Amino acid sequence: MHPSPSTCQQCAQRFNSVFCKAREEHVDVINDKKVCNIYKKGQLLFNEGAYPFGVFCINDGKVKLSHQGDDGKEQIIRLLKSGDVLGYRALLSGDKYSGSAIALEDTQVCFIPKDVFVNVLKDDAGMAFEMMKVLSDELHRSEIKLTHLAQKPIRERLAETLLFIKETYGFEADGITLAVKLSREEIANLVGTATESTIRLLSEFKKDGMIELDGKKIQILKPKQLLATANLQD
Amino acid sequence: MHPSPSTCQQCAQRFNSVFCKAREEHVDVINDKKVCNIYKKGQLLFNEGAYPFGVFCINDGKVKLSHQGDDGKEQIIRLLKSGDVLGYRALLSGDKYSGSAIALEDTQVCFIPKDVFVNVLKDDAGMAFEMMKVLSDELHRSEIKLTHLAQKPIRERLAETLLFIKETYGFEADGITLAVKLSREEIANLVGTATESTIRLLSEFKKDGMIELDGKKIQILKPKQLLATANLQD
DNA sequence: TTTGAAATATGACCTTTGTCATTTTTTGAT
DNA sequence: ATCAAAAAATGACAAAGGTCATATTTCAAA
Repeated sequence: MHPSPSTCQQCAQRFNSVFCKAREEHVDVINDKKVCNIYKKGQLLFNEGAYPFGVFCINDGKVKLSHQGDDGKEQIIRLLKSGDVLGYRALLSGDKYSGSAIALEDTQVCFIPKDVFVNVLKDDAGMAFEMMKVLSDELHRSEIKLTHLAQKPIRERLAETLLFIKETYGFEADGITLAVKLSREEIANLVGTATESTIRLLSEFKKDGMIELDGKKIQILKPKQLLATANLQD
Repeated sequence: MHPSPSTCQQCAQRFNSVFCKAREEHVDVINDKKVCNIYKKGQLLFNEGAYPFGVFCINDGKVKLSHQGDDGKEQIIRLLKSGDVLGYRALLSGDKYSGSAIALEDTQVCFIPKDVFVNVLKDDAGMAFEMMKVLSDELHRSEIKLTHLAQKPIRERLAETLLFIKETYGFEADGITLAVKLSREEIANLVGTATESTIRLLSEFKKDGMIELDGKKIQILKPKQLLATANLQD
């Protein structure tokens, strides 16, 4: 993990986030009021059911956002990376958190208090539009995933999920190993299926030579074949 | 259908929509530039793949918003009613429409050109927040639906869908008949299942005395039992 | 009113996927 | 390095749900 940035002004993620369009004066205000923290792997940033009192801005690390299904089964809703903001949905709806956020690895996070965030949004139309764009993009992703969940077999959805993980976190230095470690159960909870089905299909993908498995490390050997397996139109 | 309102200022839906917080001057601008139209049942408001040049505001009527799955199967994403705004997702993302909007009955719709809508959003923080709230609420609904789609059996999802239709469109004057006519196929595309499964389960619900079926009319006889069948935690 | 197409309904069957049991492997703590 | 616990892997089986074929009904146009 990189060293903590001294200020928001110099933050490596600044122009890579919802704050990219924020005016300088507003970045100064946020910098004054933010609080930075490191969350260890597995630690909770916030818990389903709690009320938000601000938003989280990921400086460096990886976080999963998941819902608890009615029978207690986890459904992973989003994967967050450096530059992503977290916790805005509940805050803007005036709701409790509908999901829990957990660090997937040691992660450096800045917390911006609710009133600071809201006031900047109120004063800064550029940032408000950026926020609306983030929300719209999320909504889009969610609706596409919903359609695929309703209509596509698990094999296609697993292939799609592996590609999605690649899009989100990219590869290690070797250029083929997914740069995140997820358990089979977590992958299953991302795909929306049973853990055993995920394990079986990953083995098949391996047998087909599309991927290589080494513990939690997953290597994408044939991205094109994987894309074909995902059977995506768009 | 009620008569067309002469102005946005007097529109019955004004305080029931995203414009509820808009300042008077902005409502005047919108009123000046809006164009109203009636869409007959089955008519397309916009089509997947096209670029948006404004947003639609439903004055009176009902509209479905659906995605085309990769194999051409429809997935209904949202049901819209009077007061709802439509087409903002693609506009705010700067995307093409990712879904098609079709009138479920003769529907009166006002069209607000893109630049007018965007300028009002830019000038009016109250409305911008309201827009963010609408987006956040939609995102919430979509993520919950995603979780249910991944984890709940069709029987529960169908019950939930019937209750959702009730929440959205309410009942006819008799207080028990759902105030919208949807084909079995449309209900299936809302639930995310095969038409035959939907037909079978509706028959079961009828046999169990929870609902009554008369062509496309559906009566909710035992709402509590239906709620129990939906097995919702929250 | 007739009539043909579309929608609804129903049965038979099969595929997909989930569940449970068991073994093997990995991992982290001592 | 060892050991216990967790995770992964695999097989057998069951259940859910989809598909296909075929009535039956509804509905709108002639």
